[in-house]
Amino acid sequence: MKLSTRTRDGMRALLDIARHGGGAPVRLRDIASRQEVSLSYLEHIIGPLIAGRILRSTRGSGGGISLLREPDRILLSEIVSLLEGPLATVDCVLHADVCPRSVSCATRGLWMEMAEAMDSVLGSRTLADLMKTDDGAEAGSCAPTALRPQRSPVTGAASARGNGDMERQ
Amino acid sequence: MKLSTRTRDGMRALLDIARHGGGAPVRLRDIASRQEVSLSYLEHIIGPLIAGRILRSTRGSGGGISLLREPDRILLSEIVSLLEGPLATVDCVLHADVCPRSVSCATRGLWMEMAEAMDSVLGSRTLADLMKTDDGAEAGSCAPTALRPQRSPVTGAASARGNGDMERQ
DNA sequence: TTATTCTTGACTAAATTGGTCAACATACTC
DNA sequence: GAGTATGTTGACCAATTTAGTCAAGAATAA
Repeated sequence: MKLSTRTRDGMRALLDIARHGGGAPVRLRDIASRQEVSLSYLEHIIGPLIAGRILRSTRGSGGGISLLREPDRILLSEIVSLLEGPLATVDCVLHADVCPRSVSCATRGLWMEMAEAMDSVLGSRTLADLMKTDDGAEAGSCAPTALRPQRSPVTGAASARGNGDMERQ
Repeated sequence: MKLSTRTRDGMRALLDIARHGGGAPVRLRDIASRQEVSLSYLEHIIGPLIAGRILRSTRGSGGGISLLREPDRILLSEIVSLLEGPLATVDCVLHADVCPRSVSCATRGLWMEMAEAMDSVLGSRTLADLMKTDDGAEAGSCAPTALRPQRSPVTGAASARGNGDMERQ
């Protein structure tokens, strides 16, 4: 149940662009170096975001990558969707026909709710929201300062019970 | 972002046991056949659930598997935790030290909230709840009847408004 | 024209997942 | 006890997915 590293790194890359852009294109090389990923790897992360019309690229000298929309118009769910694909945790959520049980299966309803819960978090936040909680520390600089303010209007909830999911692995 | 098939199949197996048990042990062979998974595969799914004290096994003739607690005492979050491991979608959620940015990283807060959102769904429901929405159809029997109660529409999309709002952890 | 930058696709290594098989342990029945 | 019915465990493997590199190319600016 891990997100791919592309999603993880891609989200940071977007945050990087939003913070360093200010209108002007940001060079992939610079993002890569700040976020400590290889350039060729970053290229593959950026690709889908351009195709998904979240980013725009400019080639040639002075070129780079910039946001195609204001950060407060970019939903985090869009980003994850482009980098990770649908949040469906099992196939039958999206394609009921992969399993003859789909119509009546109680677990399917559960998995759908899980997907909705995740989407509810991601769909109610924009890149701008994320920027607010970002204190701007660069990779490796590890400022031991600000712990995030508590957000969570949507999820307000956590488990009804402190369960032990720290076990295993 | 898929759950493992073990989690998916394990959840169904538990539902199967809850429905067919009635106190008496249910044979793995029967569960396997009803749920259309191989016996040897099912054994590996059941293992962690026994270790996690959700199930109890009885060997020998007349033996099988039974629930160690009443279904309404079995949280779905326990089940997923045993079969899938922690819901953390990226490593740093559980182990801040894998990344020097952890303390200040805005994305980490986001991933934590996603995990909480999932846990909120799973932690507020028991196996008994799941049984209620299960119309009892066997594998393959695909009864085109009962659509589960409410439970919003398809696909992981939309639903800006949350779900199981529970108290905080 | 040249340097700079993004773009794309082929490719590979490693990790993970899904699943089988076989040996074993335990319990019941006669 | 013997024999059979059940669950338990670990070794193992094939397939897939993921993470990441490399190299050729295309667009732009100076």
